[in-house]
Amino acid sequence: MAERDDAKSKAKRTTRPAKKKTPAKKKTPGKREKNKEKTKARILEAALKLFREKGFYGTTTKEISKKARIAEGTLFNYFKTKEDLALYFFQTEAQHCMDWYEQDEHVRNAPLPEKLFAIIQHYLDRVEPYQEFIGAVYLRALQPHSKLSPLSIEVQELRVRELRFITDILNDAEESGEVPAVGNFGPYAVGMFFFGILTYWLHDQSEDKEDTMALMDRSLSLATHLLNQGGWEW
Amino acid sequence: MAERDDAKSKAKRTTRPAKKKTPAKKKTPGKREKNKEKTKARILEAALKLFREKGFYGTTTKEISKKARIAEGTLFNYFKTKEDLALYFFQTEAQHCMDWYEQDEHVRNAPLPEKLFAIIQHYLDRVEPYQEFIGAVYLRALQPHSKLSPLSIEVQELRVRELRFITDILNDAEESGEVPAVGNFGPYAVGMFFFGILTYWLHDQSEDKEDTMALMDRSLSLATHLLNQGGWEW
DNA sequence: GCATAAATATGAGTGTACTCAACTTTTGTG
DNA sequence: CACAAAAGTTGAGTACACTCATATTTATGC
Repeated sequence: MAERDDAKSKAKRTTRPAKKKTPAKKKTPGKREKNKEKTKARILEAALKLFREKGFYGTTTKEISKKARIAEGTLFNYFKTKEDLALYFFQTEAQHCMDWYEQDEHVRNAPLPEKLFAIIQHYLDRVEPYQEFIGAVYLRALQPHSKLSPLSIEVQELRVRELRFITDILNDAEESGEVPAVGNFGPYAVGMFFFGILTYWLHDQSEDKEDTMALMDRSLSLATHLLNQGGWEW
Repeated sequence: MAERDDAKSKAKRTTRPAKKKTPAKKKTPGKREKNKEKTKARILEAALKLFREKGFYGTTTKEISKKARIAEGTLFNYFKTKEDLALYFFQTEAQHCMDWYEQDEHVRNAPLPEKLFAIIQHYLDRVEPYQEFIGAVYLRALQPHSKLSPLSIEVQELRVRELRFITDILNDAEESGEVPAVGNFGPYAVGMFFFGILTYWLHDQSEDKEDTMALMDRSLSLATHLLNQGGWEW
């Protein structure tokens, strides 16, 4: 660290000896912020590599810190817990998945069941390397909110974002007349369905997880069929 | 148990006085077994009390051991992990719930949706004191089976028992013509539904969890309605 | 009874996620 | 530039779930 800082300040002095600082007080991505970003990136890189090599439970926070060239305590300035660190990967994958949907014309114009199938499959594909510790992260969504063991803000934000994503998709389907108005429980039901598929997928030993795909296909067919027949008038 | 064996050997001796002991080597619930039972009971009693007082995460295994008047190591001869200890309570409650169903004539003769409603509500009522650590236990069902982090046999057994319970109920409904044949996914779907309700219930802040009850009612109405309309022919 | 084996209990020891008081670096101000 | 305050880093320390070699208790055979 000392070396790097010396180098930097020297360079600055050489290139701009006269002018002071031009503080540009609005947005100064100063040394601090930049270093933080870099450190965070280093941590995530180290963690990812180690998780891949030795698994989530086989990797210690000490190892991660060492590989990221920081003190162990620093790790916990960036991530409240080891699980929080793991959560990051799921946030990223979820975001990727949403972005992918927004940009894939073909999927976006498909009928609702195919759309859902494609989205979930895509997500499962992306999340596949993290199977081992998916439980450690999803557990947090199970734990009730309480003062003693507060559910981290990030988890809640992620859930909200996912829920909005689903809501938008259902609204689209509703507007295009594909599906009757499904009310407030609609997104919740879809989320639940997704969760169910996820647990099935976790235990699925079949080649290429084809059992999960079959289940998903059947479930979506059923849902479509029933919606067409009965709608939500009940 | 001891009494029964005593009675047995005595009877035997009366009929065959000559022979020495006929140790009845098969089932001798000696001092050992008795002590084990008592110790286990003491552990569970201590754990329950402490969990109620200070919560699952606020209680240490040291405290439990102390209160149960055993060494800390002994605790782990009886329960592989702290979570396993917690699991015991859910096994017990699940069993109570199944027994209750078997013996409640009224519920057993009710139509399927009411039946499911009653069972789930009953279970939630019983499990209410363990809300705090319900996640710590149910997580295990989420974790995929692997050599490195083996899912304890008990969890699997519990799941199997629950699944059979559900299957039986569905079969009854099917036989009485209440519901069309639902195939193999039926029990799985019900289990999933139950899990969904459970997560909703965990986060439900409404008075007396009435929101959960409403959701359950609506969901079951919907399912009934759709089954009557569309059946499972799809 | 006694000797030996088997089962169980014990608690000091271990590994690891996480904390915290002291230290270092950066930023803002006159 | 000097200084102070704020932000960030550090690693020894802590708490706690869990292990394991040793000691104790119970069962078995003679």
